[in-house]
Amino acid sequence: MYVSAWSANPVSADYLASTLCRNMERQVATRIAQQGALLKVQSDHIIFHEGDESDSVYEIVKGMVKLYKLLPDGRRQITGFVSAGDLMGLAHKDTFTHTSEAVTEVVLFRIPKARFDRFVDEVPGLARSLLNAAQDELHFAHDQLLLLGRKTALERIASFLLTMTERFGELVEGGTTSIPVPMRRCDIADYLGLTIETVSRGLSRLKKDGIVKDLNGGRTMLVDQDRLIDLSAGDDCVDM
Amino acid sequence: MYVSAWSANPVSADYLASTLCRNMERQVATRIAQQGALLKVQSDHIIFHEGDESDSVYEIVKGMVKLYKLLPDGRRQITGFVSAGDLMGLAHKDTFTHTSEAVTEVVLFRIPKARFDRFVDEVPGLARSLLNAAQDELHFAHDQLLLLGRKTALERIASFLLTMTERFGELVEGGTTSIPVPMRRCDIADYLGLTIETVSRGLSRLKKDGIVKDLNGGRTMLVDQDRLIDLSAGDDCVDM
DNA sequence: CGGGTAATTGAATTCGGTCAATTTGGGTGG
DNA sequence: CCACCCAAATTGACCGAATTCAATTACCCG
Repeated sequence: MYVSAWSANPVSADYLASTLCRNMERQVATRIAQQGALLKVQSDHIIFHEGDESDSVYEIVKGMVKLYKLLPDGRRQITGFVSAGDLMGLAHKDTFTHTSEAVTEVVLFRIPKARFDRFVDEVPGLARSLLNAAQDELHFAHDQLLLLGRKTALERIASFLLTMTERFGELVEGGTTSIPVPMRRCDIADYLGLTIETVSRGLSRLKKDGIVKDLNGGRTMLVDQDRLIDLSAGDDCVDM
Repeated sequence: MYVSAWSANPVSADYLASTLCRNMERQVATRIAQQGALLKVQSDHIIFHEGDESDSVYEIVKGMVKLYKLLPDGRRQITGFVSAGDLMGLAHKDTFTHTSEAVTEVVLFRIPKARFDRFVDEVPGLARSLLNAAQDELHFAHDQLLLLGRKTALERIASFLLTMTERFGELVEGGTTSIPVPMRRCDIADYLGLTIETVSRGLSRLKKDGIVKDLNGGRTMLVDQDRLIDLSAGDDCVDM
C-alpha cells in the first residue's frame, strides 16, 4: 500500500474546484461532492502507480502533484505538475497511465470512477467541458514536445520558469514576478529532459544575469518575465 | 491561399470514418456528412497554418498528414502523423495550434466548426466519444514526451518504427511485418527530435543488424517487431 | 540517360551528460 | 541556541552521443 498517509474526510461542494464544477449548478456540484471524499497526502508520497487499476478519479484541491512515466531502467519523464482544480485519472483505460506523486502536502477529492462516469453521462455539458479541458492539456503537451524535441537547455529552463509564472506568478513590482518553486531540481530536470547539474548551471546563469533571484532558499523565485520570454525562444511570440 | 490543390466534392456518409461516427446511427452520420464536403490535397501542400482562424474541423478520409509547431528561428517539431479516421482542428480555441501539411495525397472531410459544435451538443454520446479520443491522444503525447525527454537516438527510431507497426503494420510471415513509411527522413527527424543524419545512421544500423529491410526504395519497410520492442527500451513492456 | 533532390556516410565539433568534489541549508538533538 | 548531520544543490573537469559540416551515393522523374 503506497499511500499510507491518506486520511478521508467528509466533503462539501465548496471544495470542488474549477475543472469539474465550473459552469455547473451548485445543486449538481453538491451531488457530485457527496459521492466522493477528501484525502490528505504527505509530500513525496505516491498517490497511484502507472499500471494500477484506475478505479478512481481525483481532483487536486490543494498543493501540487507530479505525474511521471518510467522506462524499465529507471529513466523518468515527468509529464506534468498539476495543482488545484486539475483532474487526474480520467483516461478511459482501466489502468493509470502515469505514476502520481505528491510534490507538496496535497488535499485531493477522490470519487469512484464508475460514479464519475455516471455524472459525465448524466450532467449536461460535463462531457463537453471535460473535452475542452482535455484539449487544453493536449495543446500544452504539444508545446512540451516542442520544448523537449527542439529547445536548448537554457531555453527549456526559461520556458519552465515562464510556465510557472503564467500559472502561479504574482506580480511584485518593477517588472518582477514572484513564483513558487516547490519541486526539487531532479523534478525540474526530469520534466525538462535534462540532468540536475544542467538545471543547476542554467539557473545559476539566469541568476548571474539578473533574470532570476532566489527568495527563501529557492522555494520562491523572483523572475523577469519579459526576459524569460526572450530566452524561451519566443515560445508563444507568434500566437500570443 | 495555401491550399491551391483543394477540390470539393459531394460527400456520402460512407466516407465518414471511425472517430467521428463510430457508434453512431447511420441516420446521424448521414446528417453530419451533409453538413460538410470532401477535399483532395496534394502531398506537401499545407492544409492550415498555426495561428490561422480555426473555422473548420477536418477528418482524414485517406492519406497521411503531419502536424507541426515551429520556433521563431525555424526549428520544427512534428507533434504527430494523422491518418484515416483522425480528426484535426478540434481545439476550442479560435486559432489552430499547429500547422498541418499533407505527407501523401490526402482526402479530407471538412465541416464548419460551428456546425460541428452543434452536433457535439446535440448528438448523445458524441462529446463523450470525442473526450475518449482526446484522452487517447493525450496518452500518446505523454509517451512521446518520454521518448523526446529520455530516450536515445536509436531507441527513438525503434519506437517510431514500432508505432508505425502498431498502427499500419501488416504481418507478412516469419515474424516480419510490413509498414508504410511515406514521410521523408527530415519529417522523421523533426518528429523524433533528431537530425536527418542521425535518423539515417540509426536506420542503417538497424538494417545492418537485420531488424529492418527496405522494400520499395524505403517507402515500405519490413521490420522485426519483437526486436524493435526490445530496442525501444521496453516502451510498453510494463503496461502491455 | 542525365539532373536534382533526398539519403547516406565520414570527420570534426559541441552541448549536455557523467563523475567527482564542495557548498548550502533545513532539521534535529544536545 | 548552536553545532552537527544529511540530503540537495552547486561547481568543476572530463567525456561522449548527437550535431554540424562536408562529400558521396542513391533514386525518382522527365
